[in-house]
Amino acid sequence: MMNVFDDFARRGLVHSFTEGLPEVLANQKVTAYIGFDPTSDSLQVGNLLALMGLARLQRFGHTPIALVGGGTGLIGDPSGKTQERQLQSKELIAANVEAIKAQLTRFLDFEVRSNPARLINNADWLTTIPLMDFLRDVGKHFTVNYMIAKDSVQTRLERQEGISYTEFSYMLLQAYDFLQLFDRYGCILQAGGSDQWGNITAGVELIRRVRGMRAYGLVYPLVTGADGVKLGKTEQGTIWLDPKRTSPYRFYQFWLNQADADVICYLGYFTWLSYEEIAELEQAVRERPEQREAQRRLAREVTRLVHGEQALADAERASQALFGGSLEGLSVAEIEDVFAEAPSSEVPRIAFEGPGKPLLDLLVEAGLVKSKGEGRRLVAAGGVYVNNVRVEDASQAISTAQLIGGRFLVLRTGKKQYHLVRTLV
RNA sequence: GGGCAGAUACCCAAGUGGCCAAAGGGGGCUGACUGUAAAUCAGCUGGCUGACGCCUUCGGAGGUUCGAAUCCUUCUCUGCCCA
Repeated sequence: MMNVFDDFARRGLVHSFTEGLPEVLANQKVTAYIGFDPTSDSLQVGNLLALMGLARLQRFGHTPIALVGGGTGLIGDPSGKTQERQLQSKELIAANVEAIKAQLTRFLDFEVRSNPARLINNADWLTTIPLMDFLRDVGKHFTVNYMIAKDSVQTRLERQEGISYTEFSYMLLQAYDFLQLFDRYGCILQAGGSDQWGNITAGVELIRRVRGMRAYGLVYPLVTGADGVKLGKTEQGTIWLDPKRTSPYRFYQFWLNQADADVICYLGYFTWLSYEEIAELEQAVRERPEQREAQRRLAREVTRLVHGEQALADAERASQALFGGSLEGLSVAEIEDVFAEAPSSEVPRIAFEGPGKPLLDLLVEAGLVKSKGEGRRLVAAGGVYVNNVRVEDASQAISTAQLIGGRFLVLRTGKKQYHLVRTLV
């Protein structure tokens, strides 16, 4: 029977680990944790690897702890950051912690008897520990020399802006978290992204010094696409797990558009597909890349996991309508449905009567272009479509006759940017 | 506290009296080709206008000048050096 470490390794999830970890994971059931930053009210695609990591640990019989950084979030982790972070208010952090909790439940089983997942907030201990105690119990065990040697600190020291004492302390707080979880729950493994290596080993070190016990660390690789961009960061912004921030349709499209070079890797990272299935898809990518079977499967699996079966079905149907055929033949109800995900705006029907409403005004109001000048240029370049028909004349007005079912207008710029205009009586 | 250098559009960066809405690069957008890809090629990339043209913009404020991103004064900020 394969153990979770081998599974991680096979999926390319192991970047580095502390000595002895493979043996421990092979021979015993452990409690492990990963920290999540509450800097926003939603997790994002960048957190997915961590979520799946915990979920896999749980499936292999280990006990996962999701630690939400309600305390450390007040400080800000310098790892992977080149600039000092903005501090966020305590109220905001607390609200974010609650929102993130809700998202975690989609991935982890909190009910199972044998090894239920736990959700813990480090504000529980970080906001109450007296400074003197912290300095004596934690600070004493670290030399500044040790802390300065860490990568995350080094990169900041090399820069002009430097690093504040506050962020410099972050490592100790995270080490203290690990110690707390070790004491309270017998947690002996911390996982995280490769940028967390310094913080994680600091925790391992602290436990060894004050408890004389062995703890372990495991970091997964930083996921960047073939284009070198951090996964989940697109030109249009971050891809969130919250459907209110990133619609399931956009979410689905995000995965569908992954590069051939990345998709197989991602199937291993983000889905529960077996190695055999992944191998088959790999072959499919090689032999008939234009079919994009692997991307389709990836999009399906991840969208279902994050948003559920119904949202997946909607996203697929919308994708098919938008990229498959024309809008012709779609009923008003279907249009309403397909574009439920697309940005939309409302315009009084009156505006379209008589001479009609200038197209350029519509484009600007819909936010598809920033100015009429930009709209005019876009039309000249052939990048504007009304009801999926390319616009030739920028100065035209849209009249009631062009409204689909007398109610809708579908604006599009480029290949993918849709916007639905609803008319109001 | 003293000295020096600098602040230009989304980013980097040229421009040091009119030819500057401001070179070049990156990024972005659109098109062609494609697989809703990559690569490549082409166009666009301050606002208003059908167009001539007009308006706003080169850290802030004021000034010199027929005319200022460019010169002067002052303020703010950033970096470097000295104390």
